[in-house]
Amino acid sequence: MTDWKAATFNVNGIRARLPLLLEWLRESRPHLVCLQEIKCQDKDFPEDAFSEAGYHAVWKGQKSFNGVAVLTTEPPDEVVGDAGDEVLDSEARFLAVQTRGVWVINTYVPQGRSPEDPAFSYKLDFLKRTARWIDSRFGPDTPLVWTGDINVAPDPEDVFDPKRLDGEVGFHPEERRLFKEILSWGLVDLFRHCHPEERQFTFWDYRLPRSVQRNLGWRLDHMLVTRPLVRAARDCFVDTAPRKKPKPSDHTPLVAVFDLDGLAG
DNA sequence: ATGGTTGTATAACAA
Repeated sequence: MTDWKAATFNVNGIRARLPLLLEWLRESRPHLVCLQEIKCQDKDFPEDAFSEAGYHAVWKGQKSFNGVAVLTTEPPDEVVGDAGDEVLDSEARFLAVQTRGVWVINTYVPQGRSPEDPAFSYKLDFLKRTARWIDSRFGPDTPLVWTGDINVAPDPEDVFDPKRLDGEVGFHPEERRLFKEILSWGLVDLFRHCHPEERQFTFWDYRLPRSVQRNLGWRLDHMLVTRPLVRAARDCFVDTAPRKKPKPSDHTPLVAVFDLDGLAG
């Protein structure tokens, strides 16, 4: 039995979140963590803090906004920081690694601002091009997880008020349709697969008063996995504890545990 | 009401 614990966490600023993140790593000890919104330039990434905590890190940052990183307990076998796509590489939102025979694609998908804004087309394009990037290199039988802040709540049970939020970015019919079209290639929404009925969010807006206590959230962070990893999955759950601590991110980690024995390498 | 808070940055912008 070879357990492999993988997580995704939009930290909303790696420097502001460092104490909370290090505490969470000590307590949860995931083998891999995909981070989004590190919000720092490459030279400012706190690599030493992670190596002291027992993690190898790869990262892609930019000034002020966006930025992604992957922490692993052992160095990844391959790292792809440049997707070779003008949209995927236009901002620091895409970083892929291969480790333990699994390809991990970590994305911070653009939020979209509003359905009329060019940023929304950019979001849809980003989703399509990530799917195309995956399709051009891998098949549905490749052990693969597309994870990160995908910024789409796929179904009504994935937002706190589906009637009120219908048509807003993150819960717009066009992106929900695209999300499902992308899954039809051969990806499974692992949290929903493991918990078909559970109403569980991964993001609660800072701007809504007492949003955590009132559970005014969205399920925007995902693990989209191919068949081999569906079979290998033991569980997928949201760890809400970090969102309830002082100085939290507006997101909280999504965690998956796999048994990699017997996985086709 | 088109609000609210937070991070990066040090004035706004993005979410």
